[in-house]
Amino acid sequence: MSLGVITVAGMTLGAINYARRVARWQPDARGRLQHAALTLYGERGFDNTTVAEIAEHAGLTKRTFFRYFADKREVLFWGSEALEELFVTEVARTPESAAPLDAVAAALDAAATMFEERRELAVRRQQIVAANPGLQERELVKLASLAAAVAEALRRRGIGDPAAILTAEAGIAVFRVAFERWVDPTNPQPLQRLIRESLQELRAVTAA
Amino acid sequence: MSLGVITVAGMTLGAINYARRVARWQPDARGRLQHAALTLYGERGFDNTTVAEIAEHAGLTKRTFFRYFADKREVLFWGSEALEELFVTEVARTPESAAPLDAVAAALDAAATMFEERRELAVRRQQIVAANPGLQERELVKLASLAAAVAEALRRRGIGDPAAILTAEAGIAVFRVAFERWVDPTNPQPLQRLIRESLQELRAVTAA
DNA sequence: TACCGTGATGACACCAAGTGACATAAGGCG
DNA sequence: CGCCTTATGTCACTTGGTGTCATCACGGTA
Repeated sequence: MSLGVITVAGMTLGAINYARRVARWQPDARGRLQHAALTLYGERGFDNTTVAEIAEHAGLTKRTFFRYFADKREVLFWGSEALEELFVTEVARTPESAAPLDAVAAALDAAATMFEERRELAVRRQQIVAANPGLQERELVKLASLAAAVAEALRRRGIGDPAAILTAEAGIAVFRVAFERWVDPTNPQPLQRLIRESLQELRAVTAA
Repeated sequence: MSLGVITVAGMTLGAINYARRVARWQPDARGRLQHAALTLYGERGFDNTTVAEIAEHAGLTKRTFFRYFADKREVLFWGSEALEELFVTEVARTPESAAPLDAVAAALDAAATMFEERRELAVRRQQIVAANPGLQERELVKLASLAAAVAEALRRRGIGDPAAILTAEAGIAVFRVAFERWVDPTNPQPLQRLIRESLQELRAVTAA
């Protein structure tokens, strides 16, 4: 039921900026914090890890942690805006003639390949999130935000308001269902295939 | 985007138990806490209200608050199991011959009348929740839980697994969209009508 | 009547998340 | 050289949340 990998942790985008500078501090503080958090959450669990410990592992202080991440959970979800962007651009890219749900389907396809490239990390994070209700809570927020962004992208295509939200929301539901099956180790199918199956299932179920 | 009234605050179920006893303490501690919380959250906002203050207003202590509610947010959502039950029984009640989405539609109809009877409270709570991201977060959890319960009810009707989840999730999305329009004061239409419209919209959008 | 168990509450200490205010140090730049 | 900027550290503080023990009135029982 939990997604767990909506973000692109470990991309350490910040490092690019630092690269050309002389290292006044150890570079990529954000990435180090993410890495430490992922490790510690995985080892002892989310609840049994304090922010102070994460910061210490990264050679920083608690205060600095909270300068990079709004709270203890956010460190696992940083980067989810990138996924949102992917969805939005992909929806915008599909030809005007395509039906709204088909535009969303195209975005889902694109997202699938993105996740497929990082399966390792995705599964690892999923396990952490699945083990903690608080993290699942945060994940729902991210998915809701994603759905809202997709709805907005559909509106820019001229789709009316109830339709835009419903299409986006249904699309995200399809993604969730497919993702859940994808991370199940007993079910080694490509995400793209699972998404297409789920989408078909949705169409069948809503057919009058 | 936020529901805000998934629960039935103020029902003070506990009072029934106390009624026949001699009042050793003021009766209905839970109800008093809920009332105080709703008032204070409404007056000064969720963040500017401490649990100690709520408890004090109810003539109790912080410690007792946390005996009744798992956390500061939960006080606004206590009773959501009742809604879950309504959905589940309603889905189970519809004739076997009905399509899965129609069973969910029946449940939505039942929920609509339930909310219609408490519009006042519903809107008040919605405003509080809408004003605070943390509360919206919790609401998403409740909706996810609701969707999971509906999916389970559908499975008990013999619906397969991807279909059950997708139907439930789509149904809840319909409910959310309709509810959002219902609490909008510029749009004074009965909830049931809005739900039916949204459902039709969903069908149109997913039609191949 | 004296005693005991029980259940809701209070008192208190404690931990950890999160914030605000200020200090520090090193680099860039005029 | 000195100033400004920027990332970090220090410290104190609030508050959500929990563990533990005390209290106290009732109801039952001997």
